[in-house]
Amino acid sequence: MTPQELSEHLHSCVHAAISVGQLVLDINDVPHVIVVERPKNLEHGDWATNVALQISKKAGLNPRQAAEILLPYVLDTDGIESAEIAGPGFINIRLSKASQGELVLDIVEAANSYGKSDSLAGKSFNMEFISANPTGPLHLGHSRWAAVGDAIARVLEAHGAHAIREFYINDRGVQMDKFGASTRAAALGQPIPEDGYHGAYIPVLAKEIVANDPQIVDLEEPQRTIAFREAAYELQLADQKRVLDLFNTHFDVWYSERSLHESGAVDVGFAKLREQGHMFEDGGAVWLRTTDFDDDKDRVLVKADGELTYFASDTAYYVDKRARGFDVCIYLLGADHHGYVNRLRAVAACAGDEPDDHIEVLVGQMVKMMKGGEEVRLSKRAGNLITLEDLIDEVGVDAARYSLIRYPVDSPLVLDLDLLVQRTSDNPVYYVQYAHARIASVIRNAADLGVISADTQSWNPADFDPSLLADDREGQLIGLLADYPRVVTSAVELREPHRIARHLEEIATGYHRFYDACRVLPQGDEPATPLTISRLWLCAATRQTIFNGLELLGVSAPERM
RNA sequence: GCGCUCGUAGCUCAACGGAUAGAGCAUUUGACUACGGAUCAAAAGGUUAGGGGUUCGAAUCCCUUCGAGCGCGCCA
Repeated sequence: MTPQELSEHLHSCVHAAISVGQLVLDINDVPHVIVVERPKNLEHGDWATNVALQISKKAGLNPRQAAEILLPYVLDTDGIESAEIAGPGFINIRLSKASQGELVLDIVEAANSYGKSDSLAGKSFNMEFISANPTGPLHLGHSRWAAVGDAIARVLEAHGAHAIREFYINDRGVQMDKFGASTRAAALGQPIPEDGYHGAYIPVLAKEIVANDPQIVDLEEPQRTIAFREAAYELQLADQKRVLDLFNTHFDVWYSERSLHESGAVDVGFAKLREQGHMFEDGGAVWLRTTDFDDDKDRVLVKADGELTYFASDTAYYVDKRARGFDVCIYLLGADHHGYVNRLRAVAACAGDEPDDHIEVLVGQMVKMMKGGEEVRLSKRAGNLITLEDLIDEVGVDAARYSLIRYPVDSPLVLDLDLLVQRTSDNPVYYVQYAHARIASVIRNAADLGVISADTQSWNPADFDPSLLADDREGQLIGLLADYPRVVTSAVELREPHRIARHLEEIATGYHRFYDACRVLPQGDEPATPLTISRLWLCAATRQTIFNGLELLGVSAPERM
């Protein structure tokens, strides 16, 4: 019995108690999904439910009384070995070995689809993240969303959603001109303008631009600066793409802000807003009345001099995304942009949408990097910036992605580079990957011994006897595997993939403990036994679950390390 | 000044309103002639920043004080 089946069964228990009048309760007051969780304290059983606590008030009972009424129904179930009331009114449930062990077969059979669902089938998400200026390398500040944004998209897809990863290129405006002027100055051996870009990458770019097109230096101004700007833009954007590919984050759409203007999307967006009646003129400028929807001030779309603001692009871009058919637009912003949350939601409202349904703005806090006990400062305009590529070079893609994903994004994060490079349990990615590689090794060895085939899909389920998996650690490991789909679901709903990473760490611990206490393969000349085979099934199910989880994080699951 | 986010073990961090607030690191102590020791077992470490409130139950929700980061442009 899976926890999902148990949850559904509990629902029917409540209904049964209502139908015979033991519980006086409106059916609508029964929670739609009854929570079934692993108790923190494993002595409490395999699963626990708080359903009695949840319905007691509506039923006019205290929680323990409600639990007393439900208990006989719970006990009278195939596969449930025991159940008892504990604490304020929890019902703790212990499954029979056979019932619990069925899950192992389910996982091996489900293979790559274990933990997936179609709960979001037919729903379409636009995930916009990073969206850096193409005026420099991606740095540490971008890296958190590069990892987490991609993981959220993977998790949405695992639940059947259509999720597009979109990078908005801020290729319009004065910062591009400063970028062009900076590379031109570097190429001509002139001092870089005070308000330009001073990173060490500028002279490198300048050299490459001139190498590609030696005549560029002979152009007249202002054509020369423009030519530098465009050449630098092209090179820098290509570099950002290259590094993100390296990082295993692949964008489906690279959307240029310029193209938004060239395609007429801005006009379309303005027409939409005008139609909704939230645009007005004041002081020669055109405004959007975002204060109608919780913004703290109205925003200018067109300046008095006729120039469009950045905000104008933002609004048009939102309208354009919705016109492209996305049900939900998710924005992943850095903490320095948290002031945008209300205005973006107001944009959606001004466009006639319901912000709670069509737009989600997630804010990620800063990442700090420590090395040798000191903070490594990063500044886009200074020479010593830590780039995403530096991070990859330093610790590798897997460790970098995993370390950025395993923490919720709403707290500032401090990473210690010295620890990240260590291949110890201090670095949880290796702990999880090691468990995977270790299992792969056991199954390889089993195949070498002729105990079983290396292809788990060809194993005969009839050889698996769950009642043999009687050790506590085996039961705990199975419970952790059973809980995995629920964890993925919560990661999807809350947009918090770190939950998966944390659960994989628990599974890895569960496996190492099992491995330490329960010998899998026969020793010496001993023959393989039914227990050997049953434990190999458990190994295979564990390997599959870890593999699936790591895939959702974009981290590799090595067979060997 | 206003707003947003945050404050949990020495450090880095968990905990969807649930049971005795948990991991890792660091510290101390154990376990290999066995399938990968990149492992396992154990000890110690807490007034969840302070104070009120809400309820069967609060680190979590509300109010307040203190502290930290960030943001408040007809810039992009």
